[in-house]
Amino acid sequence: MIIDRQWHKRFNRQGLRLTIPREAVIQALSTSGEHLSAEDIYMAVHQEYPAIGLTTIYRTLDILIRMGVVLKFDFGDGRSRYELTEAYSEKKHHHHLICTGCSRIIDYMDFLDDELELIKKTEKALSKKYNFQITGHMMQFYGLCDDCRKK
Amino acid sequence: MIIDRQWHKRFNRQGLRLTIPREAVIQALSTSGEHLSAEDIYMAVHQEYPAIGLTTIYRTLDILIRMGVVLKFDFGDGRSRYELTEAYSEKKHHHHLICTGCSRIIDYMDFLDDELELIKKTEKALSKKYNFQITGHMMQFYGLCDDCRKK
DNA sequence: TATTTAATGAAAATGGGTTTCATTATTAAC
DNA sequence: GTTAATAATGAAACCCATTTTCATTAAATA
Repeated sequence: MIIDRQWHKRFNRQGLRLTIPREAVIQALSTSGEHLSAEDIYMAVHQEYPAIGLTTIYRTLDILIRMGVVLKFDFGDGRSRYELTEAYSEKKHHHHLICTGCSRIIDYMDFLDDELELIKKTEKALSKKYNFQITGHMMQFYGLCDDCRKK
Repeated sequence: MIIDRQWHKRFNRQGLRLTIPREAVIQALSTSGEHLSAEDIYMAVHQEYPAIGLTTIYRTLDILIRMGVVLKFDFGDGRSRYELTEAYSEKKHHHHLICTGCSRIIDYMDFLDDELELIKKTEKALSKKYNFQITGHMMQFYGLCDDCRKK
């Protein structure tokens, strides 16, 4: 992802500034793998900017969530995970399959065509009916993995 | 929901006992509205059994989650929410629409027929491919509600 | 340049959720 | 039934991710 004039505008529009720490968080989100915890992001950012604190990471994530750029997930392991929403990510879209026994997460991308078509349709309908500006969605299946079922 | 021999069996199968506090939690989940927090459940249980503590609520929820009876959600307001899975609930199924500005949650039941059909199909396929025993799913859309967009 | 406003990091506080531990209730063995 | 082993419980202490506070710094604006 290129941090360009677009991004500056997006921030300025809300009276916010696109600062180095904020750029660094966006950069980390778009290059450092998926479903990152705040700490993951902190460490990635820390590599290049050791002065940036964890508090700023959290604050920036809040802003990005409110802007609809980031989605917050909970996989049941006590820490939140953050990901760029589809519109802002260069990564392939995926949904989650989560084991409630051991918190293992599987990203699946099969069967997505049908799902995504339906989701688009639903988004449009919900958006209209409830007057929401939809920025993202989350779809997860829960269950027990093979190992946990045996126990 | 009737707490019957079935439930006793389900617990005993894992070397667990179906005690009064545990019955009370199941009862609360099946009668006290949707997406309850641990505290909500605690208060509901407290009405009838003031001696039952919050610790026991959490412990029981953990067990029920591992049994696939309860699903844990996170709506981004700092506390987890708990619901009976579809298989154990008498309530109509619903999906969520969440405002990332003010954390407002809308349960929607429109457009569900298509969604549910697809979900069933996906569950079956995922279950087979990844050897998971699927106990539930979560589908939420995120966005900004009318009020929050205006600000 | 001066002034206002936003952003920052460090430290302290918050608050769900979990662990510990001594006690009590169930179940199983005899 | 009585006893021995095991599971469940509540209260208090603890943990740890996230928030808040506050004094400082940086950026935008007049």
